[in-house]
Amino acid sequence: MVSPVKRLPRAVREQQMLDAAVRVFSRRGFHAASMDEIAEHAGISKPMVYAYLGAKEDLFIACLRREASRLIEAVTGAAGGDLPPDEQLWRGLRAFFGFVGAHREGWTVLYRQARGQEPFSREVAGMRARMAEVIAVLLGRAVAAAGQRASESDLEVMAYALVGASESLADWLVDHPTEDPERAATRMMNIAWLGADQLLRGATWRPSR
Amino acid sequence: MVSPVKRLPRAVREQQMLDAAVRVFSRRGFHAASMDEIAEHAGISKPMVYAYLGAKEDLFIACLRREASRLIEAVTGAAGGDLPPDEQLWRGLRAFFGFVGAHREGWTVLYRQARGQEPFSREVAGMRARMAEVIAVLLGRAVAAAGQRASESDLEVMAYALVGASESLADWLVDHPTEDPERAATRMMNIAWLGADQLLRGATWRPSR
DNA sequence: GAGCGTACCTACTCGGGCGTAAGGTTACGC
DNA sequence: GCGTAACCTTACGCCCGAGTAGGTACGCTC
Repeated sequence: MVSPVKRLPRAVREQQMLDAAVRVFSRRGFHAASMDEIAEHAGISKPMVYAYLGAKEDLFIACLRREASRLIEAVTGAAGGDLPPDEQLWRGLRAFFGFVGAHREGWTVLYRQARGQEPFSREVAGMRARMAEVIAVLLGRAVAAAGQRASESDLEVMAYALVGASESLADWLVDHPTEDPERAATRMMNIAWLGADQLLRGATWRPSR
Repeated sequence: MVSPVKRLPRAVREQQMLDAAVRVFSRRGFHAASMDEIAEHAGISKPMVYAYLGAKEDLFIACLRREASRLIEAVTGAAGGDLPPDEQLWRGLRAFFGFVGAHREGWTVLYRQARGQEPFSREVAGMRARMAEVIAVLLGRAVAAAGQRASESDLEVMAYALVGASESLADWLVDHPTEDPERAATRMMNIAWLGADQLLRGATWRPSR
């Protein structure tokens, strides 16, 4: 007579738990979030969470992985095919900012959480490395198409700069709810591509003196 | 007979405590760091820490502020004067990467910690905003010098992208101890300035279709 | 309609670590 | 020399929240 509590198959409950966990973790942060609150949000009791998804750290990592794979899938899916490099980059950025815009508060916050916290930073570093690698390859193709050469490490550094700039703009986007994600992507593309294009042509800046 | 424990004036002890706190916080992270360990590292007992610097959060904020003000001072000091904008940016970047290089592990880790953790993220956001503002002004001067115009928000966005890219390269620098900070600054300058220069001339990228 | 496995619960234990109460001891002013 | 203020300590209270023990109810199969 209290709450009827529908019985549901495991797979469904796991997703509900993850949904709840993402919300609570992003609101409160990893440490301030309590397992009790997550369980309550999921409409379930705490031991179920432990039974299905393990300890608190495991749960957080599960959240991280689910959201990360969604993001990466969105980006690589959009940037696939064999279009010219700038078009690929553009589509990738659009997908990225679209994702962030759609999940404002959710994903970014989780991501920010994880970057500092020791058990998780390796996880995040891995994701970033994968993203950077994709971009580095893309830049490499652009260089080759322009008939130039560039060292591996130069490409890597540029890719990391691009990733960092995009993350930063993603934060900015979250803080400016009226801003259109598409527009943010365009802005990022302008900054990234005009600089990249110059570099790919062999231009370099040097101190004036 | 046990440990002689020199008595020291407050100002000195406070600095020792902050030194210890920065080390422990960056090693362990905010939550995993214990006040006992910090006190021990400082060669003092716990109640002294509370007496001088307050609760754990206060202590962390004190660390953050001290390190941040050192960084900002280094950057703005280096970029001062009325040199041409690219020269100013270059000097600022050099100071930034020099600082990070000299404090590998220390500052960056602390900074990463703080960005996610709720009570501190506002603090960090404020610092970033100050940095971005400085850069935005600088870019604005460059635009004006080129006889062009740019909206406030365009400049702001570019500044944030630049800050994000620099942060990202700073992380990369920390993970590559053999890399020279000066070189990292040059790389960043190339990426930033060539793109900026193009934008300032009124160039824009647009989708091919 | 008995049995069995899976979903689910209430109600605890237990440890870690923040913050403090209450009391010693050294230096410095006069 | 003696008070007093600042330095410094040991030793504890106490809360909070992760994780678990042990048991109940539901529904599916034959």
